[in-house]
Amino acid sequence: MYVTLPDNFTADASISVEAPKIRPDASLRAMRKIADGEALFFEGDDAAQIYEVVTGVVRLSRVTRGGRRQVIAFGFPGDVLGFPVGGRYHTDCDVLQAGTVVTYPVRVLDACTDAPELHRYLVRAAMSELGGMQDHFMVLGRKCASERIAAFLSVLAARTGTPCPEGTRVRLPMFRSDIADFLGLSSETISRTFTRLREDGVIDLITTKDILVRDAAALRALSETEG
Amino acid sequence: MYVTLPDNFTADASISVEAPKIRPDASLRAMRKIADGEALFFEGDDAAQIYEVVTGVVRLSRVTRGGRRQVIAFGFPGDVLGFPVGGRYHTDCDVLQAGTVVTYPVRVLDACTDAPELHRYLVRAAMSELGGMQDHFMVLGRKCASERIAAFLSVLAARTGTPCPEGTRVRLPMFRSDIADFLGLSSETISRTFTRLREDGVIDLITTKDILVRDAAALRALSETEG
DNA sequence: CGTCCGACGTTACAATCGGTTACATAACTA
DNA sequence: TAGTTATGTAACCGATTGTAACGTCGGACG
Repeated sequence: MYVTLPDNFTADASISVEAPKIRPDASLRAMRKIADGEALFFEGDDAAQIYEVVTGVVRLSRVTRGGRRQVIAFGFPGDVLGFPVGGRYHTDCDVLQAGTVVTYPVRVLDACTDAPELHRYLVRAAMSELGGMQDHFMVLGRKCASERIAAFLSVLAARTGTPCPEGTRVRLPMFRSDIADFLGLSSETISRTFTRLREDGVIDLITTKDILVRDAAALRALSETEG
Repeated sequence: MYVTLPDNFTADASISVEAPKIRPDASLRAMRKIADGEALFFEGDDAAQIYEVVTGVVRLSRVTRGGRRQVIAFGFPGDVLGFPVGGRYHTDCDVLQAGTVVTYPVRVLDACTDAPELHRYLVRAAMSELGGMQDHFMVLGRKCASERIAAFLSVLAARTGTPCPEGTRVRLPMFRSDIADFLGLSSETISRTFTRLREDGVIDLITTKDILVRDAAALRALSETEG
């Protein structure tokens, strides 16, 4: 998932016009548990399978020789990941929160003869991915630190939050440094900004990995400070 | 094209293992001229066609309400663009340099019955796009201004430059502001850094839109200032 | 053919945001 | 519980931006 503003998550929508919402279920699907900290694959590995997160959370990331890291995306339930580029995975993939994934053999994406419906489903998911990444470009290229963080929390609250009397409770299954590397910031800036949002009454920090969004509207406004 | 470092342009490579390099040529292909400044489509338009640049250069971009702009990619010959997200285009597309494009009806991507070979080709191009975008995340999130610009010129030189005795001649069909909005910088920073690279003998500015890369190795080194 | 005009590009300087560093505190893990 | 890793806080500093003035290029039009 690209935790970005427009939040147009459309993996279940049609590529073009009509929208067959059924999730195709072929014999090619294989369920699998994933453990906390486990590496599902590494950048450069032969891409044998495409993954769909069912429960739990994973992290897609890349590291440069110099050690700088970019978190490419977080995989939440419903997200499809591990698309092959030139036959290989293009990122590392690690489990942040244990759960289960469904795997599809990569040939389903390659050819549409075996399982046409499943093939369509994966192509649709890839298109959705493209759109999400384009949104995230705007975040990385043209938003300041507070906007990025507000946008991140805003989308996370909308997609994974659980409503409660005081607002929306959101679980952050990743480290501060993961958020930082996802948003192109330092972990200190994440801390600073979280504190600031708490002081302003927008959020509450229940534990380090559980926050309460008190004022979702303010959060959304902060993510679009521009006119 | 995502003008990024690893330059693993794989639109013509296979999704997974085997690589059928033939460019499928179906009756569904339609050739069309594009004029300088023309808008091929806008964000939100119904996506009827997918485009492949044959000659010329186009620009994909998005604009926020507040007027901030992000250039998503530049489309050079060989690049496929206009992938639908939820049935709609997700960026604006304008012509920077007149040329020709091939258009494919979007249903070719939707279904694989009409033209399986062409369908495969477009899916492959989409996967390549995903990879390029992931590379670009690293540029936007974790590289400083000089690194971004050096990486940009480095890749452009490798992909579109023409060798000459003194180095590699590169045409920049876009404005400084386009480069800025692509790399998440200000146009002044582009100017300043170009000047600096000229002073250091790495490049020459022949005209504002034609540069000569004198020291490609230095340029590449500058794009990876870290290990 | 030359001049004018407007858009684009360059340069210099001051303001600022976010990174860096350093250290304190909190949360895991063994 | 001790040790280690992650997070929070604060002061400082540097890279990049924003602003503003100037330069330059190319097309329009007299």
